[in-house]
Amino acid sequence: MPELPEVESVRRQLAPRLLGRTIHGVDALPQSRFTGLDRAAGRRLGELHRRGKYLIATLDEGLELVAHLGMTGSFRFRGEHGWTGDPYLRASFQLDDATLDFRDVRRFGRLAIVDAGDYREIATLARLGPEPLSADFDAVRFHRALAASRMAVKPFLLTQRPVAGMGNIYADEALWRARINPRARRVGRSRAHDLWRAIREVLTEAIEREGTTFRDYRMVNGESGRNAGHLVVYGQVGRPCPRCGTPLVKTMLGGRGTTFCTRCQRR
DNA sequence: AGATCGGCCTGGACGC
DNA sequence: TGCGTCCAGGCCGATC
Repeated sequence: MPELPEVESVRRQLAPRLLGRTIHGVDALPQSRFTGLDRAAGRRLGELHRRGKYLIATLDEGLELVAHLGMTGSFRFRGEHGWTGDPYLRASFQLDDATLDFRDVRRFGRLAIVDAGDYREIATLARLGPEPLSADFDAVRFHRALAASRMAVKPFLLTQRPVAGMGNIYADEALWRARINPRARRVGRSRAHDLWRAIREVLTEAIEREGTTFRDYRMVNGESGRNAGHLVVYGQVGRPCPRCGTPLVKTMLGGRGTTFCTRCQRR
């Protein structure tokens, strides 16, 4: 599922293909998660940035194209790397030298043209926490954020407020690495610092492997990420914990499947 | 205001 | 075989 490392991998391949191109037109299925796309025609693309799991392309005339891949969204260039289109094609951008297709099986993806920096219609982006791999992500402030919340730590991470870009996979991986129970509502300073470090490590390693592919996630060149074989807890229920050998268990937490070690990650 | 929960969406795995 | 049920899960809006 596209979380921060997957979105970053997409950004790196997409950015040089968008820079300086003009969007001559957009064909999009009518769906509520696509907004303002008619404003894209004639706009020239600048740099492509990432905030958490959001891709943000600068456009001229003070506009931005915001894209979220949701669960199954992917960008591909028509006719490249064997991609010709399929029933899950939801939107297409005509550029100077190529057609950029947005494919999305489950339709959780989102595309929007907004006034630059005005994210009021994208609530999660408007309230997004600091970038985990930037200096803005500060261990002391992270601990304060955890202490101020009454939520269990894992669902709180998934709100994107204490830190940007965590999804179900890397939240489970980081909590295991920091030995924190996903249901913990109180996380001490030392453990919060461990989690701060674990988040940065887990995401950095996954970016180096260009993300985790189970089925749908693909980079712009159609290739899979190489991180799936390195996951320690996610999808590993029943396997022995690599640290202590206790079989990993899976429970529901905040409506999400959650895998952890009952011994290493005691409450 | 913060926390919680169901809905969105589809394909695939699984059980009978 | 075929049908029904459940699960995957990021985000959003309604509700507590």
